[in-house]
Amino acid sequence: METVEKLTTVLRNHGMKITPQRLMIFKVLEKNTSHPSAEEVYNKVKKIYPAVSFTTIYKTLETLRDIGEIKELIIDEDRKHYDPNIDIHHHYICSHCKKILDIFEDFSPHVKLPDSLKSDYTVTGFQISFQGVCKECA
Amino acid sequence: METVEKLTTVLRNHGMKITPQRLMIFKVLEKNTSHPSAEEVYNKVKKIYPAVSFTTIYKTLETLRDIGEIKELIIDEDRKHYDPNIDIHHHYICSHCKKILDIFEDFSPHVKLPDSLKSDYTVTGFQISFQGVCKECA
DNA sequence: CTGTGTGCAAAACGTTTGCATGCCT
DNA sequence: AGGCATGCAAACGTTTTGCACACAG
Repeated sequence: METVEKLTTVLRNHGMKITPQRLMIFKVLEKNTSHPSAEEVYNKVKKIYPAVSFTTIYKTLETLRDIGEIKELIIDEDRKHYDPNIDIHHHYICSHCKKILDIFEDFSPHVKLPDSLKSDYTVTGFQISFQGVCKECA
Repeated sequence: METVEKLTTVLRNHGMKITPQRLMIFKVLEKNTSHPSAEEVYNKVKKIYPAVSFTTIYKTLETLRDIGEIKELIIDEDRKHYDPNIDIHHHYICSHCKKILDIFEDFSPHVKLPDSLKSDYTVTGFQISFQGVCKECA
């Protein structure tokens, strides 16, 4: 996902309406590499569109996830995080401050199911979560 | 974690009390490869110790996690799952039935942080989650 | 006897839903 | 005009907490 214009196209292609809320949420998400939670998205959107509701944030994130424009990260035990970068990549989460870093390395040549499972279990993808302590927390 | 005797030792080493509830919870968990949720643990413990409360399940799971006897899996978006196998391994989750399979393969020779991050970010471990559809659901 | 563990009920938390209103197309 | 989107409040499911009592050490 690149620009607000792209969202306009994407929403139109899905027969969905272009609303200021959706555009503002998209604006907050695009090029955002901080993997925000719904609440963080809400707070950021509120600054540029104060009338927005939490419900709309949740529904819009769900919509964007369903049409494949963002990815829901199950990496923090406390809440869901959202990633506008839908290219395959992995993550590093600091055990201390919970900050999430992107890891852009292609592990697919080496990360496969063992042969014993390969024939019975399809793999649509995999996700690696590195744990550690970041340099700021160390 | 192997036997109830081991739990007795472990709890004693941590200055914790050995209670029938803890032993029953441990009995349900040990050698359990189904990655149960707290509710599933509760239901299973209830069969052999009907007086147990949900609170005790949660508190005991938290305790066992804190002393490192079980691992909390953040893999299902809906609830936490618990794994008594604390040896390094990975998981496969069926997108359809949410069943979790163990993957015992050592990917550590190939899965490392990129050099650019290596010096600043310590890695205490990593966890791979394969997604796909299991043979029962296919 | 002391203090940790238990269990109930209630709270807390993130998230979802029902429904009336609003607004994009 | 029609129908999807919004926003409020209430519901939801999971997990946590306060507190009184029980019981392991």
